[in-house]
Amino acid sequence: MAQFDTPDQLSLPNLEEDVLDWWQDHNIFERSIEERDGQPTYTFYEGPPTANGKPGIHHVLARAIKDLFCRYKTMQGYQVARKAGWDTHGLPVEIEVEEELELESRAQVEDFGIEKYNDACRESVLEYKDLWDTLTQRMGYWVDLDDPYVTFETDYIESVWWLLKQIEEEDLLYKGHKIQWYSPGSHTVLSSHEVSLGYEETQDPSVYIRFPVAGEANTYFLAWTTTPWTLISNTALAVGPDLTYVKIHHEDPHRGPETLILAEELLDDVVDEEYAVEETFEGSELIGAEYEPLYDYFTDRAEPGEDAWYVLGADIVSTDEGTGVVHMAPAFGEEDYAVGQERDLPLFNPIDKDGEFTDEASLVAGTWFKDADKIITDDLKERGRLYKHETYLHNYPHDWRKGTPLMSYPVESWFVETTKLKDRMVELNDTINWQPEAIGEGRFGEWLENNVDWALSRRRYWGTPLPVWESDKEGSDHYEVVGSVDELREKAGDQLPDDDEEIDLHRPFVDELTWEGPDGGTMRRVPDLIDVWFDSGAMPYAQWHYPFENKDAFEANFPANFIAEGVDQTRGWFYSLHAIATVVFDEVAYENVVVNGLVLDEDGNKMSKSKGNTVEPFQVIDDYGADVARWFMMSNAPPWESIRFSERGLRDLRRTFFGTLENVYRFFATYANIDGFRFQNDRMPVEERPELDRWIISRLHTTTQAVEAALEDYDPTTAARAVEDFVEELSNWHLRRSRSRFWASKKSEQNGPAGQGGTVAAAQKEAAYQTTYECLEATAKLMSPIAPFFGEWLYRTLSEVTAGEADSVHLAAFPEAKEDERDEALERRMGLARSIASTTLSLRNQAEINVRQPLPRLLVVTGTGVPEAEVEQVKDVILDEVNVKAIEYVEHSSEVVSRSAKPDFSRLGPRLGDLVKDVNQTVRQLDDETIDAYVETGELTLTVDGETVELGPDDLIIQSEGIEGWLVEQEGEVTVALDTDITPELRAEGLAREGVKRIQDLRKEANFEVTDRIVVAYDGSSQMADALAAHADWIRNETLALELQPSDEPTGEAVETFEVGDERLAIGVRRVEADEAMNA
RNA sequence: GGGGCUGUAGCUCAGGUUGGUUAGAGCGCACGCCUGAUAAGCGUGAGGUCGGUGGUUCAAUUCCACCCAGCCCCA
Repeated sequence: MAQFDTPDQLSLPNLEEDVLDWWQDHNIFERSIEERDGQPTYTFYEGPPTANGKPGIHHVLARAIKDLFCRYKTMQGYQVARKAGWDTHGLPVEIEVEEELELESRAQVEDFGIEKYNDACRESVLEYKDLWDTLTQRMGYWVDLDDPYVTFETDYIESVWWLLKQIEEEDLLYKGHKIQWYSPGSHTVLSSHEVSLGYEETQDPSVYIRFPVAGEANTYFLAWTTTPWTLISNTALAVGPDLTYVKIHHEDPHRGPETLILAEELLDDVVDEEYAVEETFEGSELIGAEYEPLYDYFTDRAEPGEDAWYVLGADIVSTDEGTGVVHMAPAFGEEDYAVGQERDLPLFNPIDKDGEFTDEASLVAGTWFKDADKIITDDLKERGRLYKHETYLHNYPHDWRKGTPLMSYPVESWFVETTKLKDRMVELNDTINWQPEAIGEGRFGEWLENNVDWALSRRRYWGTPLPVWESDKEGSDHYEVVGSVDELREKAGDQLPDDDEEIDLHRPFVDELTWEGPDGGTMRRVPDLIDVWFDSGAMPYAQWHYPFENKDAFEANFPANFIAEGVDQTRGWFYSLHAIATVVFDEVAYENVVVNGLVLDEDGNKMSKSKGNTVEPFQVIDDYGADVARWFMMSNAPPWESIRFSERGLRDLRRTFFGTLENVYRFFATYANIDGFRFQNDRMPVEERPELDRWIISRLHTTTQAVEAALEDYDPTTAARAVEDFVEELSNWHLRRSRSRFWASKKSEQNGPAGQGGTVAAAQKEAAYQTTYECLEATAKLMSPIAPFFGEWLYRTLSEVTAGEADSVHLAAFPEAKEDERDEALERRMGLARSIASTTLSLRNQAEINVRQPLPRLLVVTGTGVPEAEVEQVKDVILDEVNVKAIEYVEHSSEVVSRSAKPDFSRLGPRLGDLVKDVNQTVRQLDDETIDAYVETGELTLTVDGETVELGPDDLIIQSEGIEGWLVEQEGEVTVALDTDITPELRAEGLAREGVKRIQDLRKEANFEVTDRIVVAYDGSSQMADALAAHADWIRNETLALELQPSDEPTGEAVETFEVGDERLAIGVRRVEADEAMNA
């Protein structure tokens, strides 16, 4: 006969390995997709990782989220295809390769050869692919690793090119300038990532400069800057149109009287001497004013006062620091450049690629730009233009390799004009369900609101080449965007290999393709690569090689129902997916997105290799199992908050949740095997089952409903916690309270009812098995999206014996919350029962009477929250739990109940105002009689502070506190009193229970099987002996004893003499062989 | 420097949208109970100026302002 497996303490890592093998052998993952053919699809997009680094524990977090929703939706009947992907381009790859090859500059890379360099990148990028695949499989992340999309493959690049072509056709692709951080030290533009590596605290000059107002003698605009080297290129001054400015007269210690113009608010910060305000006006009045250029190097290029060297109004001007008059050099600052573009200011750039001034600026010609600070400052001082010179400590970016300062510099770049579609992107974003909501509205929403055009160009080597060819004809601005390999073939003809398979769309091959332009020039590719984020944002289309292939697959899987990545992707993947989908398809790319936070170490610090506090994912899985890690990361805190990863947390979880569930199963299996339960009978109607069973079934459906609601809301934490609570209730209340039903032996069933915990009817027992089985099976399903291994093990271990519905839990249907098996009133009153029981146990504790000693009765104070009728229905459970014979009730308003009163502040506060404090004082001191009267009439008149206060019904809250002459305990609304009067009969019963406990101890000591029959001999002091004799039948039944005989000298396989209080008891137990038992 | 998130018991977290005078849970700890789940189970207890300061209010952990700390993103 099939038996439930009863393993020793489970090793979860081993169990998981077994499950993995079984999945593999039976193609469960494949089947979970194939068997859903024809069902509605649920689309998930895998954000591609870069496999040139090792996976960390945070990847387990992200992947646990992805996996769980895919598994959940599969169980709901959807078909969920999951294509893996690899992000293979970009700077991290190049940096790694440069380190390996010891290349330090662009020049060195180019000398080395782009082709060889890119070959090295191509190899490096999948260096750890196997490690990633291993982790993916071992942690139970189901994704199709055999057919991933790879961003460097020709098909993928072709789809990306197609997208760019669409953008061009919508007239949204253009060439412009982007201010980028340029490192003159290494002659290269740095990416934002590299820039952020190089911020250093730097001491820079802080200078205040006089700009002479044209046509007004001895009058100056006072401007401030921390980069004097940019003053050569000064093009304009900016003021805040709404700010208040003043014209002051003062006496300069060195130069004598003069007039200065600056923002009023900053006056006292800037001007140290005494001054007199001559005029006050708004910034807008200054707009258009002309001033004399500081240097005349560029005066031949622009007309002062018209093209340049005038005052303009700009919102960027603030009064946080400086003077409220901002020196503008559009060549050297992002904000300056933006304003310059708007106003059509000229660009004065006298610095060459090496960071040195050109001959254009004779004063500093040949000088390194930073070294020019001092020369220029000295020059201006000499010429009387320097008002004040201080130093300023701030963060300034440096070249992360060389340590030399960066300068921001306008670089030619190709853009997607996303600003044109900003409103549409915002609108579409509003339809996306963000978890947590705050990121969609906040970080992402604001980012969209402040959208700037997407600068695609990257001056790098390893990436998708920008498919733009420009005519090299002087003065021509003709360009062509190539949107497919065919188109390229059409244009470049036989420069391409005949075989499509041999085409590589990377540099340097594409750089060599040229053709004749319509204007007679030669079409040459621009040297740029595109931003790698465009690569990954193109995956909904490029993973299918859309539109060249797989149109159906694409259409069935766009947009995604669900994606999940880390919060760092806000401006990365989340944006690139959204922008491309909006621009090209006027759609969202994803409907639901779960954002996960960081994984911090135990102390809340960021994990980093240098700190040595990283957690090795394989180690965690080997030690605790993937399920424990997954469950921990889902249940401990919402995954979008930073999670503290602690081994202790894992250990606790293994012991509490998984350990408890394991124990419930083992208990169930032990007795089910003894009784041969295999769920062969029909399912018992729930309404025919005992109260306790109906309760846990109701809790199961409530839990199922809660789990489903939480998962539908993409909130795995609430779901996990609901399952945890259910398992706690299943174990610590349902199963514990059901134990007697399980161990009632078959034989004794025929003996009819005996004492407490004795025999029960067969139907009751069947109900216990069915109920526990159903709960375990449902738990296996409910937990399996998060803990796929344990869920599978539990499900299969159960269903192997009972021939369950599906081969695997992951092929089964997610449980359904059955409304008709829920009973809220029952759940409420069982809560009441637990509360009364725990309060009573607390009383026993105080009275120092152990639970084995039966007590005559307990008294429950009834009231609104504690209705007698409800308690009465759960009376048996309570009495059995606390070992008390009877329950009685006393009305909350009864005279024997003493009470206290407190004001209902929410009612009285608004009415009485300040007086409420004094009323509180008075009310809390009211005696029982006054409270009784109030309870009776609902009225009370107080005199407080000389004022008369009338109180009506509900103005006071009355609480029961005690019952005269009883031991009383209170817990919330529940008040319980315990009668501790032990009659001789109760005493005898208590002793009999003591006897049973000792016999059971001996059974155990002697290693008898749970089902073994025994013979007991005993010798006890008089009261003890009388008690055992009086309860002999019951004792025999409880201990499976065929005989229970007094003996002067008890013998057997286990013999011991016990002291029980004042009593003495010697016992011997002997096992009865099976045939002997049959005859008995 | 700008923006954001977080701050509640030793630890991990609820709660707080609607302010109400006794702020909860689990783990850990201590004590006890139970003993046919036993390297399990149950109960009780200790433990908190709800990050700080100020404001609004009869009343603030909750609302407002400022500050501090940790982290993230951006510059």
